[in-house]
Amino acid sequence: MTSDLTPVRPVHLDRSSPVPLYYQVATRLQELIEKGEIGVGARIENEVDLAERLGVSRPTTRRAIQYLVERGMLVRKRGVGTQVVHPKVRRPVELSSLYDDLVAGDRAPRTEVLDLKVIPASDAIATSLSLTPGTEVTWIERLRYAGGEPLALMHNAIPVDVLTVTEADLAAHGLYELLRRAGHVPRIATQVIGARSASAPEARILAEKRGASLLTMTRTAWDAAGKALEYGSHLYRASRYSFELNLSAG
Amino acid sequence: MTSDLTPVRPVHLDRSSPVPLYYQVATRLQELIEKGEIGVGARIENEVDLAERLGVSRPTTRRAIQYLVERGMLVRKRGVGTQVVHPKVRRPVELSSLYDDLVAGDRAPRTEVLDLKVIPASDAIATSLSLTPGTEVTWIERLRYAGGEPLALMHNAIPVDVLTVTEADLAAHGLYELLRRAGHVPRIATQVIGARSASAPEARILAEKRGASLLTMTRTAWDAAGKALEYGSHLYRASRYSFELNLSAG
DNA sequence: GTCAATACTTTGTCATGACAAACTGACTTG
DNA sequence: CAAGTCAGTTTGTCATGACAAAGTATTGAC
Repeated sequence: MTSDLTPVRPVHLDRSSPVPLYYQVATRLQELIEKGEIGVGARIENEVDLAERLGVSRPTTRRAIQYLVERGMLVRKRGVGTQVVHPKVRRPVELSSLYDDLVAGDRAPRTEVLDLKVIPASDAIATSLSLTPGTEVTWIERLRYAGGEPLALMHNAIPVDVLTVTEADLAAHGLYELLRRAGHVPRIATQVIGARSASAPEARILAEKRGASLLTMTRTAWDAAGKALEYGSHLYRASRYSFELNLSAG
Repeated sequence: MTSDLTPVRPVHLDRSSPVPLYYQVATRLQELIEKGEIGVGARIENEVDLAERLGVSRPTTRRAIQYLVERGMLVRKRGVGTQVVHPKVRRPVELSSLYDDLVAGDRAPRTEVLDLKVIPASDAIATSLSLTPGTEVTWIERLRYAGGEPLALMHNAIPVDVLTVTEADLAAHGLYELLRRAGHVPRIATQVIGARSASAPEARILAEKRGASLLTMTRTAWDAAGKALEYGSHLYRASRYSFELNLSAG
């Protein structure tokens, strides 16, 4: 009866696939929205009809829609319907590493390992990682290039029982990729982002003038079981880098 | 049979309340976890038993638990159970204003309104707010103090149909509080955080030396319906302020 | 004793059915 | 004509039932 109601046409759901039905539906909807086949502001079919046409139950349809609502792509109003709002915003905040970001952005990352050793954790690091002071951690110092220019000076401490790495590993992969490969998936992190002026040696390494503004970021990451995986203290050239965040609030 | 299984004892659910049952259950669980009555690492009762004891259905119990999982307080593993992980981390990222943060932190905020006028939106601002260039916006320039010292120089542009404010309003309240009071609830925002050196006038206003490092933050915020509410471009004294973020990833 | 197969526990997914609450729009009434 | 009422639409909440998948513990064979 309403005219701006956009029916979601061809759907191929694979019931034998290990991918959950609700996720298949959500993915399909997301594609349609991103391709613009369902324009911003348009209402989508109501749950009940959509479920019937797709041949799935209403809870399954609801779950798919809910998934996209949480990502900020859809908005629902009781008695009104479900509308497309924001095709771009996907996830609230990415828990990814600089390396992944650069690869995704075609910025030709390169990593130079300046230092790699096992040391007893200092009090500050032990506190950040919830370890007893003196526990052995791997200390990593890296210089990250993008497009041939230095971009960031990165320091990390990782408990030895979490990960053992070689220089070659670090040169070829991002730290988070190595963590994930070792079976440690970061799930929760606390970050502090600040700024300060570069000291003389920092400026030299990063090819900046002394006193240039640097972005600082310290982060501690935990896995799903609450085990601390990584402490990082990084310096970025503010002239070349900034943090982008997408927030969404319930 | 397992020993670290913590039964959730006294529960009073109000079925006549307008507050959903799943939310009542979630709130109750959250209290127990925050009070430490269910310690970190402890397993909670399995869904089926918990549901039966509470006198609610399994989906309702699941939804309550899911709610806490998304907030990073619980972790579930199929075949294993549900564990408490991180009582502190609550919400992934807060969509709040600096003023709210300062009030919450007892830092005695004060706001000085430097400029307040209605102007046609520049191209850049119009783009950020998804307006047609030339649409009238309220332009606000504020200096925020904390503990008697200048902390941030804030510039905002707000579509005139969203909010009309007086100097007195701005001096006494945070911008987000005023927005919410006017019925505009920010739900989605994109932020860019960077750094640069202070120009001479900026340094003078913020009581810093020329060339001092400043944190920059630009943000655009939208409401649930996708209407742009606010564009902000802010400067923070890096020596006094940093951004804290809690991330969680699925 | 060690390793593999089996049983058990627990969460994950999905269906069906029902009623409540919020919003819209048309209709009725003063 | 204006305002309130009422029906229709759509999402929100909740229950019950069933099976699948993953992880753990036990058992049995060699």
